[in-house]
Amino acid sequence: MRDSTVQALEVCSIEVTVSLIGGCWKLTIIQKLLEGTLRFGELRREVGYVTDRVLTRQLRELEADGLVHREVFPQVPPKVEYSLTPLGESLRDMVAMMDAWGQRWAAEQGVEPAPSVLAS
Amino acid sequence: MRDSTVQALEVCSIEVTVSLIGGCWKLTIIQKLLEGTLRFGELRREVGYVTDRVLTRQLRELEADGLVHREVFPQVPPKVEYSLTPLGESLRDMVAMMDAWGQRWAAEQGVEPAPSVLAS
DNA sequence: ATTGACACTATCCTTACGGTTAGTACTGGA
DNA sequence: TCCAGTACTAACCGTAAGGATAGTGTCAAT
Repeated sequence: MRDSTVQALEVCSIEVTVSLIGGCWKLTIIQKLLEGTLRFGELRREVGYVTDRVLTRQLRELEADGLVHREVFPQVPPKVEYSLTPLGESLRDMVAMMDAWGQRWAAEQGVEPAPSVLAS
Repeated sequence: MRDSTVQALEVCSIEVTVSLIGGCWKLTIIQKLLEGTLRFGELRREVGYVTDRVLTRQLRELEADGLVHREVFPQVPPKVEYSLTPLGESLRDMVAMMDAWGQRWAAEQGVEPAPSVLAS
């Protein structure tokens, strides 16, 4: 378990949640996987600006935290599929809520809203 | 607007939400304020381990982002009250959801759960 | 023979963020 | 007289996380 999570456990469950899904790109990754299993390359193209190295790290953390399942197919060229565990799936409502809230915030600030992941 | 929020706006609304509430202590602060207006010192004692300087910064960011209202009473010794704006209030359901999810995660990991903020 | 796809890994750099310590101005109470 | 409480601010530090760049091994296609 990562240090930040251990610390969060001493404060409150909310901080635990933030420590697990608060990392850059993590919720975007989860949102993409909510639509179905994806290979590494597909995920990278879907997410956008992320680099290989960062995407790999975030996926490994999500895997270690039990949110993402990683399946390696022993073939050449390599094939690796990523999907959500039930725990990851259980974030569906929260993802939707955060998406909606982010849009509301942008609206109240009079800012051009970010593209909604759910509309895509 | 902070850089991280600007960047997030180019990606998706979910990242916007994370950039606004993902900071350390921020959701804990919001949770305390969901129960009512608090003075600076009360908030510091409620939150726990946070230092003055960090708490001040988080509050200022929350204020700049339109989630928290700061009211200064021109008196000596100084008195400053913090409360949630309607936008901040609108996080109530999300806070509850994240609290519940954090507990569920701890349960599935077989970890001693963090104290629930909602039980207090 | 070279290139590209695939899913990474290694190395390094930079910055932002959280954190520590100390200090401010004023007052009321011991 | 001294100290504590109030709500901060200033200056500084250390680390962790994100990001950039380059390299790995195998195979298919050009």
